[in-house]
Amino acid sequence: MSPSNEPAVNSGRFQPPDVRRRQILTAVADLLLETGHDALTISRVADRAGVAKGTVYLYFDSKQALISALQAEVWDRMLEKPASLLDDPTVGWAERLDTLVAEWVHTELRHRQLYHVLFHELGGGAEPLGGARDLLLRLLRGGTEAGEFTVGDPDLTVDFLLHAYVGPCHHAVDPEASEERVRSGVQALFRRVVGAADVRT
Amino acid sequence: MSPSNEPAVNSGRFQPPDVRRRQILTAVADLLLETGHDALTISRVADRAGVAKGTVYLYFDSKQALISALQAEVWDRMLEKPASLLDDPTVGWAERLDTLVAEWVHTELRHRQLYHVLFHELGGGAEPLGGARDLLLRLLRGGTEAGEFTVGDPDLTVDFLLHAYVGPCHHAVDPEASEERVRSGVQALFRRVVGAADVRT
Amino acid sequence: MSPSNEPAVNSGRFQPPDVRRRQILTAVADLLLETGHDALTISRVADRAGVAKGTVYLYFDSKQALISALQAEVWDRMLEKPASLLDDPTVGWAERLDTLVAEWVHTELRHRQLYHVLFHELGGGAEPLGGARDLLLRLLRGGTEAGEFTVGDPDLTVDFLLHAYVGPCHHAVDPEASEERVRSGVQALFRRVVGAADVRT
Amino acid sequence: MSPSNEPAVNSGRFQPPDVRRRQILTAVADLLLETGHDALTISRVADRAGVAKGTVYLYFDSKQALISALQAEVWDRMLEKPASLLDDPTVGWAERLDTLVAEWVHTELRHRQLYHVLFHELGGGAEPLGGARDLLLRLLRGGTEAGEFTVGDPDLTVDFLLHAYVGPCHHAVDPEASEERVRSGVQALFRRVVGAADVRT
DNA sequence: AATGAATGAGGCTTCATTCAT
DNA sequence: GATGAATGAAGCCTCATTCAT
Repeated sequence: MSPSNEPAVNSGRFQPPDVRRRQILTAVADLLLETGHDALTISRVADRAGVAKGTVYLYFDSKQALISALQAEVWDRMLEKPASLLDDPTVGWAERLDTLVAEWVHTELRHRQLYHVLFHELGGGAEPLGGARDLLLRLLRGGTEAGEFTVGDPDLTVDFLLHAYVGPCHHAVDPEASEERVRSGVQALFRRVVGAADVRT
Repeated sequence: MSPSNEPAVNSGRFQPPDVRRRQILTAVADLLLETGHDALTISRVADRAGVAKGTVYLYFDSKQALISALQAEVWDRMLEKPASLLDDPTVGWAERLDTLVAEWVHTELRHRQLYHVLFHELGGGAEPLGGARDLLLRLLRGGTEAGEFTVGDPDLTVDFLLHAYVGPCHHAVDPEASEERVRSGVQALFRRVVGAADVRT
Repeated sequence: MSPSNEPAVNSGRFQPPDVRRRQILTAVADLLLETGHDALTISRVADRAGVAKGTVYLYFDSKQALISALQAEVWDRMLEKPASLLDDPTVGWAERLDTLVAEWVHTELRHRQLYHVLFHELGGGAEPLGGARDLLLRLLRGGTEAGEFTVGDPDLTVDFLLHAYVGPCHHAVDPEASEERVRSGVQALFRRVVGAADVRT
Repeated sequence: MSPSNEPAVNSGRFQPPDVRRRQILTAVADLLLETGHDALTISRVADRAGVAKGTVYLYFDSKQALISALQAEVWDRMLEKPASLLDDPTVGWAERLDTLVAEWVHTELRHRQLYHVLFHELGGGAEPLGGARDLLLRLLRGGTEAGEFTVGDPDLTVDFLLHAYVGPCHHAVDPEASEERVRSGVQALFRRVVGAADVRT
């Protein structure tokens, strides 16, 4: 009797709660990308999501809660894959670092505008960033203990790298075309920073 | 009885134009640091500067003009010293790079919150940032031609470094105490990135 | 006990859209009459209409849109009846002119202050006035072709008459008492201007 | 020692009071013509007059006083010449009416924008208009007593004519080119209204 | 659960007027 | 007499949030 496993109709008046949540969060992301955070209003979010203004407040307590929810979700997505690769013993530490870089560059190039808005223009990005920091820190420590890296001050180096890779990503004009060049370039620089053998040696 | 040749009292009703300008810009900087850019209103700027709201508009055409003026001033300060050192032939390229890093780290540590707000949260930072970019690019090219650096992709490397040094600065808890450590740490990483001999070799 | 099928109380919190629109437009008209257009502020309009300031903007995009809406409505009312009489072949051209005058004088006497403010003090009255101009022009041409009028320069005469009838209307002290006198007086003068036989011949 | 009978330097820092007054009133008139009354600010008046804002308040108590002064002056100019011609017994009443019309049309065509702004957009025009009203009323009465005019209701007719002649003036596109046509046209219509023999008979 | 009309605090900006110099 | 920096009330408009339906 329940139609729950049929493909959901795209814009029905009644939707399961998680579908509504997703519609609204997607609308926020779209609008941030298209018009920036100054133009982000609940009214426009509601329009874009195809719901009434009041409905937004059924799912999120306030505008800030809405933004925070999106930030959390985006960071989850960003950490998911690299975390799983970190402890794979079949590849060297430098290769794991390369993988992390590749993943981050890829994500950043695809979503840089959104990330920029979410974590630079809007506040509160410190906490989710912690996840990425831990990941990279464990990688540097592991590589150092294994003798593959030479890292003097891991904490400082993590902070350095965490900011560094964003630069070339944002400066790229055409994300599609530049990914290969940016990825390999940043990988090489990361290797230099951690004192690993260059990939092309 | 007449105090006419004493330095003017700090908060007289009439002030020379440049003093007023400074009062207002200082108020903006203070408020940005204390409450962030969302809470920056002309009303609060005026209160903090000790003038009426209308007075702000005697010195700046709009809120945006006010912010832009502060951005410009801050960047001027940031580029002043490094630019003068760039072309000094008596020191090696790596030392020049060290000097640039020292200067930037110093400035960033002292004003990092303000800079973050001004150039990341607020828009329009692209242009003044260009000055720093040019400076670093010339340095990388010079060092490479002189055979001191090995830089594969100067453009990408510049973007990388331009973002990188900010990380350790922002992460430092106590700016005063950490400057020495952050400076030398970042200098070492910059040297690695450009392929220069390590400072401690 | 339930009053649900009685006509809604006049000042409920929720009103059908057209009722709200009317409340607001009425408030504008009242205020223009009472205090002139310099004193017309959105704040006062809202107070008078019994709504919040923001509510005004739910129905009109801007202050100018509010004024334009009132202008349009008033002109519609003013052109409605005369237009229908213009092409009635059962009456002579002079009688049609008389009817037009009677209608305009009537409207002007009843709303003269409002019209004055709307179309003289406030700008933008040129377009709606065009409707009245066309009407009168067609009448003059028709009467001339029929040999009832002698009009040398129809364009100029239309402009002349369009302004002329307003004078006696505005000068009347008591609109109620003077309508008969003003109407017949202006009718006679219009006839003279178009070279028609006097009504009392 | 006094340079008072030398031609005044155009923009000296010190000026005789009446010269300053004139500079300021001229500035008001210019600005009303160029930018309309919404854009009329004391600041711009002062700039245009070449004086400081405070100086305007040495000559006029308030912005309203400034406008009223200009209104009074303009009407004085408009009544000056016709008044002198009114009682000339060597010409017929219809000719005197023609003269009045010629004068008014001329003035209106040359200054219509200013007059429109001064007496229609801005309030308070009722009183100065009284002078023109008296003039025309005496003319109608004189002509009627002399048997040249047939005017049923002089008061009403005056109000009618006083508004009427403005219409063709404002509608004229090019004041220079149209004056002849507007003047003779309005003269003919005025004659019709007062029941005088047509000028071309 | 969903709506959207209504609210009202608060933002930016303008400008008539004052007053110390 | 002249100045113009300073004031602050007031205007227009936006938008996060509420609540009766």
